[in-house]
Amino acid sequence: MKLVSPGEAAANTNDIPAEAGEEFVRIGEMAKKYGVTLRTLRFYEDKGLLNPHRDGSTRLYTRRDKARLKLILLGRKVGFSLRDVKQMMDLYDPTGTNTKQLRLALDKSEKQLARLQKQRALIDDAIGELSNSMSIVRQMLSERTAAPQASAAG
Amino acid sequence: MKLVSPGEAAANTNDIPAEAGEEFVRIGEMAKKYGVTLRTLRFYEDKGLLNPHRDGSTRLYTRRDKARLKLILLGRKVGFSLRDVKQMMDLYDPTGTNTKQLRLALDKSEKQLARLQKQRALIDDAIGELSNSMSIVRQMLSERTAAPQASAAG
DNA sequence: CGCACCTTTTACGTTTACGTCAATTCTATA
DNA sequence: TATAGAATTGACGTAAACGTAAAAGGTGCG
Repeated sequence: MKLVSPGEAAANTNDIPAEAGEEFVRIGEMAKKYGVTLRTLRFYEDKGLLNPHRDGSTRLYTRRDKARLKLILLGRKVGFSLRDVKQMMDLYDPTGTNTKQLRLALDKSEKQLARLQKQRALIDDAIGELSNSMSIVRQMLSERTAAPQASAAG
Repeated sequence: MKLVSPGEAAANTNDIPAEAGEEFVRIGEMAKKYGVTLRTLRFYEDKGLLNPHRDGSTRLYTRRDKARLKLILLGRKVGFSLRDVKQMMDLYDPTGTNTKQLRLALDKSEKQLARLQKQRALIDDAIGELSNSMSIVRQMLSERTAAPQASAAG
């Protein structure tokens, strides 16, 4: 079975559904396109986040899978766990208004935003403490290099 | 053997060295005083970060241990791994100027500071993206409650 | 004496998101 | 056809910092 021969992913017709411009890509290409590893894509599938088609045992990703992956990556970026992402995605219903999904997403987002802000506060705090300690250490070091001792140490 | 009977840790003489005002406390009190669990103290010891005396099998912490614990907690707060903390502590030599220790600490601190700043940048970024997504979702929701249809993830 | 409470050691469990083989199969190409 | 390059499933490994039993020993007190 022939697909998009690796390296020339443009202007071709597959023997898969020729109905629409259904671009099928295999896992390698998918991984490169989104900067993830094969392992990651399989892992996401294992966790129910992706559901690529199959040609025998070979995974075939469509642009729906790409859209989903984009969402996953966005979710990861903003700090959601994959579980959260899955929960939100699982609520998607192509035939409805997805109000529930959106509400859940918003709810989770608010909480996540709070977490992020708290984290930032912690980090700022840590930066402060660390800077403090550093200046103290520098002070101690300068005292050492300026005082009595004729040191030869490193 | 009698120590500081739990609950009254003041004005007492132990049958341990009565030479100096060596305050020995057991693990429970130590844990309470610093807001950590017993498990944590044992874990730190197991990792070579603490080295309390022993009365038989019972751990006895002195104020040196307290000082070390404070450092550990500070290290943790600013984001050092316990391994880092140990590395720095291991260089401590009560008979020298500890220049090497201070240099190492400063070096590690600089790197850690950089990491923290990078993290903060990532978090700021995440906050931005998340806020963005949230306003989009809000928009979609308001459209749903007012108009026919639209579509989200898939 | 006996209970309650503190302490001990040992050691497996937890969490998250994959990494890293390993053994095998499929496919494309020279 | 031989060989290199993808892909597959399976399954153990990793990192960090403890959590959580389990089983048992010490101790002051009423």
